[in-house]
Amino acid sequence: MGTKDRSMSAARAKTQVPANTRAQWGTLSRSQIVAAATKAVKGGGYASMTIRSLAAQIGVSPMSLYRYVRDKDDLLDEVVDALLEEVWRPAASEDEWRAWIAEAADNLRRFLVREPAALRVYLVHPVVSKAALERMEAMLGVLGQAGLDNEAALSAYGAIHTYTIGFAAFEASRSRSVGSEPLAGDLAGRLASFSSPRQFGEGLGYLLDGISQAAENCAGRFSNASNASNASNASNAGQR
Amino acid sequence: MGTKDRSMSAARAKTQVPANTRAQWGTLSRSQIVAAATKAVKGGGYASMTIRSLAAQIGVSPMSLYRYVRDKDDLLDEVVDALLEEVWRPAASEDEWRAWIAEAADNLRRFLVREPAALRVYLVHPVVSKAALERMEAMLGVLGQAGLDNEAALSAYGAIHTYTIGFAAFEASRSRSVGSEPLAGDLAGRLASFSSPRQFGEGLGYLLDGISQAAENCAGRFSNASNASNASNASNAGQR
DNA sequence: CCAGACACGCGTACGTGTACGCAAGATGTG
DNA sequence: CACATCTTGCGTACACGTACGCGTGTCTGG
Repeated sequence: MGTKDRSMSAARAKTQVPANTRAQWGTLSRSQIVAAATKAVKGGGYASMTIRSLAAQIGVSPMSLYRYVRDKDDLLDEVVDALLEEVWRPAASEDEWRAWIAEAADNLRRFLVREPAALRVYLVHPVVSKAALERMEAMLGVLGQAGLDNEAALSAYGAIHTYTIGFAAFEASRSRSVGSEPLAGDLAGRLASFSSPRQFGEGLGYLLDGISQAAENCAGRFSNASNASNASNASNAGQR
Repeated sequence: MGTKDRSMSAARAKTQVPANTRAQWGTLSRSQIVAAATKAVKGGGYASMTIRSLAAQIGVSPMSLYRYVRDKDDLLDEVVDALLEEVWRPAASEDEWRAWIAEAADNLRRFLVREPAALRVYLVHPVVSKAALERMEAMLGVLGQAGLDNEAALSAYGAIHTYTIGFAAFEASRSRSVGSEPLAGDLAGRLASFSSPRQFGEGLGYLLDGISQAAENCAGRFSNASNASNASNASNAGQR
């Protein structure tokens, strides 16, 4: 999107002009809207990002946005893709598949919990944006290198993915509802333990243990290398 | 909730009287509202159950409901509890812990996918309704009987639970968005395979394999039975 | 029996996402 | 230049959940 003037009109309610002037021709573009939405989500957060406020921010009428955006979810998709792109990559080496996978899962989990808009997107439909696909391919690659054949890698990825999203949803929902109901006795504690980052690591550990076994079975008689773990490192899957 | 007359006024817009009459005193009660909402959700589905339509159905003004219900989510909680109560119990014997757990998880998954209202409730906050707690206790019991100590059972339950919800969310979201975007090539197939019931079983299998190992470690020197599946898992896998 | 307190049903109003279609600017064609 | 057509910004309007507070019905203490 070009370096247009912008000419300032934000909010458009408090201008000298009666404020009835419609915006210049060609002011809007999808990328500009996405950019504004991304900024709004980063500051302020998802809850405060309404179509109306976004339009006001840009200096345009709410309905104008719908020329470039199917609906709010469509807009969020793109925003979340931009945000995900910045955070999903693990720091671990791909050679240590278990650590790498655990970190990738944890990165996604933290992202989803931190950014409610992202969680919403992940819950409302499968995410097939650019960054999400890159991430999937990368994970499938690492899983393959761990000894899984294509089908098994797909299945393992699916399991890890849904577990991660499910956990993030649970964690977010819990943190959303602290202080609502008093919630008798040990129950509160139990719920809390379900949604700790530590518990995420443990559950993921179960999953990876099971996947390890599958990898061994896949490898079959081939003594496949790539087994940089399998012994004595099931612990500490990926906790912050 | 008594056997009051009801006197018919449903919709209240098309009565002989100018329709300005307010409803009788004491018509409303929480349980009646919940019952009406449950019926509305069973037929028609969640999407069509709006506060306004529900109120019309009962023959009362929308705002009247709020005397008995904090908000729509509060109402849904109770509705979903009633629905869950009917469907969560596995048919398998508790002695076969693996089959029992798998069936319990699958029952919940199917319920969540079939009933969007339930999925919503499970995603918006931790569910601590009566049926949900019963279910949790039952699962913890079976897990304990499988050889896990209290802490490990809790952790395993949490993992299974979040996996189940995550999977259901994914499956529902996918079925919700078929036909929207064309979605190039193998991607569609990949996504489809992620959300098949078969994939649910496989992922759960990974989880249960991991949990089995944990159970063995828990049992320690005790020779505990409980191993109804998996194979070929040598050493390793310290979790905790 | 009456006055005050309380319970209850509801009218009004707000902010939300967005369907529908109009009108004004841009662009093309004679 | 006149006119048709296409593009784009937007006004209006609707259904949604629900905050706020009013008026009416019921109950309770004097």
